[in-house]
Amino acid sequence: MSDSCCEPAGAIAAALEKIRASGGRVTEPRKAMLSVLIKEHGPFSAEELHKKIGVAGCDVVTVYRSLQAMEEIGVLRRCDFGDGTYRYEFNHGEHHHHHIICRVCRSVETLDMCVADGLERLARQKGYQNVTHTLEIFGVCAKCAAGK
Amino acid sequence: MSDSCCEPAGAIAAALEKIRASGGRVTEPRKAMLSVLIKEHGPFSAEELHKKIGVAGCDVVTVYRSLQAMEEIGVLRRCDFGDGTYRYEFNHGEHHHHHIICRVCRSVETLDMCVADGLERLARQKGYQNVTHTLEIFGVCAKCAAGK
DNA sequence: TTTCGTGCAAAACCTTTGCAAAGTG
DNA sequence: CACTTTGCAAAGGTTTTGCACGAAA
Repeated sequence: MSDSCCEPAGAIAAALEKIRASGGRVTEPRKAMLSVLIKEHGPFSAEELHKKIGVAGCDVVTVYRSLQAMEEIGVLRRCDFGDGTYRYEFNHGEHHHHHIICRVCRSVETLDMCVADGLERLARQKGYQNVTHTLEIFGVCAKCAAGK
Repeated sequence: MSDSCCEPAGAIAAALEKIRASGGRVTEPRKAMLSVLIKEHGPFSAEELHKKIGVAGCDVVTVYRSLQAMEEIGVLRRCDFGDGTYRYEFNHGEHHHHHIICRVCRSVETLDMCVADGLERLARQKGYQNVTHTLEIFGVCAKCAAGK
C-alpha cells in the first residue's frame, strides 16, 4: 500500500514526474498512454495502444514518438517478440520480469523472475557500460497444444 | 577433430542432410549461404548475406526465403538485435550461446554460456511445448565508451 | 515428372521524418 | 516566450507475396 510506484495512480504520477524532470512535456496523449500501459500492463504495440486510447485520442505517429521518448528516459521498456512489431510495457524498475509468448495464439504470460543478472555482470567485466538485456521465452501454450 | 559438426565441412554436410530430410532441395544459393554463415559465424542480415555471396549469386528474395526455410527446420537461428533487422546464425545445436551487442558501433561479441535453461524448464512446467528463447545483452563497448 | 526453389516486380508492413500549427511550462 | 509535441502527409526500410519459369530428387 505504501509503495506508491506499484499502484496505478502512484506509478502514473511518478512517470509524469520523470518526464518533466527530463525536460519533456506532460500531454494528454502521454497521460492516456501511460494509463493504459500501467492498468493493463500487457506489452502493447503502437498500433494496439492507439486503438486502446481511442482512435480520436491522437495520431498513431504521436504514439510512436511518445513511446520512443518515454523509453529513452526509462519510463517504458521495449519488448521484441520476434514478429516484426515492437511492443512496450511500463518499466517497474527493479521489478524485472520476462515473458512466455505462445507462438500460436500470441498470448503472453509474465514470468516474475530474471536470470540474466549474471550475464549482465559478465558484460560489465568485459568493459561494457550501460548494460541491459532482452530475454523472451517462446513456446506453444497448453491450450493451443491441446486444441490441435 | 572427430566432432564433424564443429568443422565447416562437416557442419555444412549435416545441414544439407537436414534440408533433404525435411523434403527441401539443396541448391546453389543455399550452399553458398550456409558456407558463409558457418565460416564467418557472425549473425548476418539477409541484406548482408546477399552481398557476401555476391550480388550475382541470387536474388535477395531468395535469401529471405531460404533463411526462413532453414530456420523452420532448425538449421539456423534467428537473432533480434532490436534495430529493426533480423539476423541469422548457424545453429550449432547444444552449443548454445548469446551475444553482447554494442549499441554504438553495433559490434557483436559471443558469450559462450546460457542461463535460460531454468526458465525454459519453468515454461515447460507451465504446459508450454516446443520451448525456445532469445536472450541478447546490450551495452556500450569499452572502445566506444573510451572514444567518447 | 512431380514437387520445390527462383527471379522479377510489386505489395505489405511497421516505423520514421519534415514542416507548420498548437500546446506546455 | 522558448521549446516541445502534435497532425498530416509522405518517405524509408525490411520483409512478404504472386506468378511463371527453371531446377532438384
